[in-house]
Amino acid sequence: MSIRIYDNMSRRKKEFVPVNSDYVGMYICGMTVQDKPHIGHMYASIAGDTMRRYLEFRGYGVRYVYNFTDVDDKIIQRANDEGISWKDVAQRNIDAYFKYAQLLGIKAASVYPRASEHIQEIIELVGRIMSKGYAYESGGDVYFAVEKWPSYGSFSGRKLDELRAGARVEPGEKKKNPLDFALWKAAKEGEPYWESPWGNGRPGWHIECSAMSMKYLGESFDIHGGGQDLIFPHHENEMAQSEAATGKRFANFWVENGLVNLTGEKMSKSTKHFFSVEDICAEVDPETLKFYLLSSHYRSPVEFSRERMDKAEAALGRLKNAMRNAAVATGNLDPGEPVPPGEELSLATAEAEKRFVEAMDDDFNSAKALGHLFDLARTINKQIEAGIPAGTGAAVRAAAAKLRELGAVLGIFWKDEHGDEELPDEVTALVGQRESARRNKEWDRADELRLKIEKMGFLVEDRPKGPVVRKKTG
RNA sequence: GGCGGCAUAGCCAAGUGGCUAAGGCGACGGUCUGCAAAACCGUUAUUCACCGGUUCGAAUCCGGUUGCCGCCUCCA
Repeated sequence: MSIRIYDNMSRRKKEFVPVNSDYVGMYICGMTVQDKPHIGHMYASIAGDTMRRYLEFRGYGVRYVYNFTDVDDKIIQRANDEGISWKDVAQRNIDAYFKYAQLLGIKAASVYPRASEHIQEIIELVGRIMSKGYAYESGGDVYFAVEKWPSYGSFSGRKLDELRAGARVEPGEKKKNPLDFALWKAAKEGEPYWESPWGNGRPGWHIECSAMSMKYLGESFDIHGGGQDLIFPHHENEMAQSEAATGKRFANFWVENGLVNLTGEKMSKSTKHFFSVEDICAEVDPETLKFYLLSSHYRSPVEFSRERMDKAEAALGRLKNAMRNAAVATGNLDPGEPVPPGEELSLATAEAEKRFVEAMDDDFNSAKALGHLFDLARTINKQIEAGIPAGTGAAVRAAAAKLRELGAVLGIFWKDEHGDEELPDEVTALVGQRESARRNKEWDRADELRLKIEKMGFLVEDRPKGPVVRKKTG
């Protein structure tokens, strides 16, 4: 059984065979840190993180690179507007990214390279492209000569003459062809710059990704991701300049994810039509947001709305309840009890895992994989409902552990809920009072106490074997 | 205008040639419960935007129509 991944270059699913036998190289185009991260940025990170986790689950060692583009017109603009340095603008937004990446349970990347810290690599790469005749210097700028690269446009499905028709020509351009793009830009007054063979200047937009991915992953690597809005021009240019420099296939799989929409339209920084993750995480449990994003395929566009978050929360709650139910039901069983071979629930668990793997092997179909986790949850609940016949307790526990494990592969359940959230003493006391009230059939008092506990943020469920208290979410 | 994608139940969402069209949310009925909650059982798409075509057979392939979205300019 092999993993198949859709490659946007060849526009079909291909069997995944790593380029390098030592590791799988993944590069996700990260943020240009001109502003706070929005859900779209985090979605790309989540999509990449899910692929990475799954590949690791399947036994691959993954070298995972997520970059920050911290040298850019808009960052400089922002810094000038605020009267602070571009570095401070960048750092502030990078810090915010890390904060929310952690909140969303995204695993740390192997490396987080920044453009500004790879100027030497960039200069060398630009020189290499020039020496092969694919780029030229013009008044301190260096441009990639699009016409010299025959396959230019094939990735994004564009033809040169069609592009030219709509090309914008700005005054003062030093390009030979309006479609040529800058690898290196001469410094303007008041901008940060670095010394280079072409005078003082700074990198163009796309070149940093080529330089940094090659440095950390080699000239050919496995998986390159990012949002679909990067297909043109960013990835088209990145691929052209990289392959022009090395003469080798750059990335083996291009896995651009669908975009996050808001009220039917794409979120965009330029139109201010977006939600920052900061705003969302203030209202929505990050795990719910993540579950929601995982419940559709990564290549499909997703719609963000508060209503959808509420539904996602209910759905996620079902999986969590199954694990909680299992923990409560098997809490006083001997932990060392073996699972008898051929026991029914064990077989169902193995079947669920098998299907989960099949779904994820097929281009990381997390939506389908989640469906199998719901099936497993139902099976667990059924067994508990049946009273856990002799010899099945260990199987129930193992099934719940498997549910948690597979969820964690998708990137949910990263917070360990085993110990069932420690309850404040006050809550424990109130639950005790309520139990005695119930024993005395003082229902009004019991309901009053339940309401009081709820106001403290906890829900009480009266189960046959006693009350179960859990934290309210949302 | 050019290129690309999508259209599956009240809502979300899998499924890309052939077993009963996954799963979730919601709704309704039942079991359990002091009432709830959780959970379980049952019901909820004779049909996959529309019209043609290919095929023994299509939600799945082909052509057309309509609608929505993205890219073509900085964007995850």
